[in-house]
Amino acid sequence: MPELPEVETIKRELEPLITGQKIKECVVLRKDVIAFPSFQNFRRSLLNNKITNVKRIAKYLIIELDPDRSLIFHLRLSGALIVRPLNTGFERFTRLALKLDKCWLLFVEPRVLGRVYLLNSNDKPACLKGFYRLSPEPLSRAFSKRYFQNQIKKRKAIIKAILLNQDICAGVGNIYSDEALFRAGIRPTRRANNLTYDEIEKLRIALRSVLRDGIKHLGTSVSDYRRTDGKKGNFQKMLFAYGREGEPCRRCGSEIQLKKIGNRGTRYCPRCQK
DNA sequence: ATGACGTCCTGCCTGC
DNA sequence: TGCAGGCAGGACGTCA
Repeated sequence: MPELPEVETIKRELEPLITGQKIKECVVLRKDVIAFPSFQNFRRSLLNNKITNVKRIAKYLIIELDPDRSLIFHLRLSGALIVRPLNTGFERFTRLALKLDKCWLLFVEPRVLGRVYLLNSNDKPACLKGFYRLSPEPLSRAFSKRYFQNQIKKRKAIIKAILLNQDICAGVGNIYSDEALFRAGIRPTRRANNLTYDEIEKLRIALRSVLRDGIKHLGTSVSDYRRTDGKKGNFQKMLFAYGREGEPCRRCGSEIQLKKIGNRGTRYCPRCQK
């Protein structure tokens, strides 16, 4: 599923491919993915807009346009943004297709949970409220030792849930939260306010390193995640916890456990993670 | 304000 | 072989 490293990879690959092109046609194959505005307005506003920039905030991919608008994608579990030559057809599960000057940009989303938003500069739709209260980026300077300790110490929820909270750790999802907890040697069921200051700092460092490694290896392809050319990432080969339930821990050999925590599958090593 | 949990959505996997 | 049922999970809404 596209988390921060996957969306960052898509952003880096997409930017040189589409920047400077105009949107010539907009084909909506599934209206559900258009979250804002209404789908008629969405189409009308997009036509002949020029792509000026591509950026990423947390798990959101943002295509900036001229006139001044933002086309925001959230890929959720299975979304992909695929670039294809003009003379090819749409692939299976294409929900939105944008015809640019030199290529198609396809929003492919098998599970139809992903969403697209087109915002004029004054728009602040309720359906994007999470976007407006995202925490600092975990790889930024603002995600400091002090910031993280303050956030963790005042919470008594389970640490795994805290890592998934976008108001605290923007861009982190199920894969990288499990991997960060493994690297930090912390049991995902621990209560946040019971972590020591040393453990919290260890976790912050682990979170940053695992996200950086994810980006370095072009993301994790465990199910649907694909890059703009349809190819997979490589980080799934380097996972220690996520998706390894029943297999031996790569550090100590104990069997990796799977536990449902807050309605989310969570993997951990019972020996390495205290 | 916080935390716990249900809901959305559909392809795919499992088991009968 | 075919079908039903369960599962996956990010964000949001609801409730205590």
